[in-house]
Amino acid sequence: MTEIHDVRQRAVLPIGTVIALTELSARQIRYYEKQGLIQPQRNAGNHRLYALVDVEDLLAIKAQLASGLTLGEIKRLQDQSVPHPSDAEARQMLREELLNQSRFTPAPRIKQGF
Amino acid sequence: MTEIHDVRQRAVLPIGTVIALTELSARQIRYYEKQGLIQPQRNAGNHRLYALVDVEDLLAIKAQLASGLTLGEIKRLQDQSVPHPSDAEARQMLREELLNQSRFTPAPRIKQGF
DNA sequence: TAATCATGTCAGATTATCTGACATCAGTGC
DNA sequence: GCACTGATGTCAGATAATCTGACATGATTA
Repeated sequence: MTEIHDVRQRAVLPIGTVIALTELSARQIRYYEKQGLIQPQRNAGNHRLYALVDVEDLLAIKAQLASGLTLGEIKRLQDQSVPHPSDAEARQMLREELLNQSRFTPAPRIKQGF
Repeated sequence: MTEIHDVRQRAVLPIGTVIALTELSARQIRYYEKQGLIQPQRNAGNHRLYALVDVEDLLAIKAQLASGLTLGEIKRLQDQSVPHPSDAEARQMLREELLNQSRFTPAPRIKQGF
């Protein structure tokens, strides 16, 4: 299958849905985007479209904020745990990821979602 | 775990999202609702809100339509698989009715989609 | 041929989302 | 105390999404 279409990555949720799922306000969600913490897609009408992974990220951000971290700090943690990989590094990571998937059970998810 | 709150049951998806996920038109989705095949919720602004189970139902309906069934037949199958626990008699009548129909009308309802 | 089924499309009304601006309020540092 | 920053609220004007009801259509059925 050339289509590794993870539904979690598929941006189909408008902001109203994300508001319902995260209990964050539109203002908060857009502000976190402006601070570089999330990067939702846009549809043809310029409306934001979120994927489930974005919802999970937002719930994580919400928890980290509640624990006293600053948005700037949260972003630094993000950038650190997901560094910009070079092409070679990305390929290597993908290789290892695929190997892991065949041997281990699907990655445990602690977040709530669909 | 008193909260077996299956997120699949949670109605948070507007029709645009459902259109994207099912590749059905708004017209089709609303028509299936009018025929009693799905029962989405409404938000405060009277917009329809679907749960993931609704999306799955719609995909099933789409497949059954493509296989030649009528919306009426699909609905009867639904009602049969999720019967009202009270009247077993009605269920039996419906079962016979379906059997009769399948005997008298072979129903070669082939559609051309694209 | 007439009727039904499933779908398309359009118009007018209402709701949702967008951006940008100004306001507020709690900390932080001087 | 005062100014500054960070996070959020709110508002207004514009555009997009959704709603309902109606009319149209091709295919199938009686």
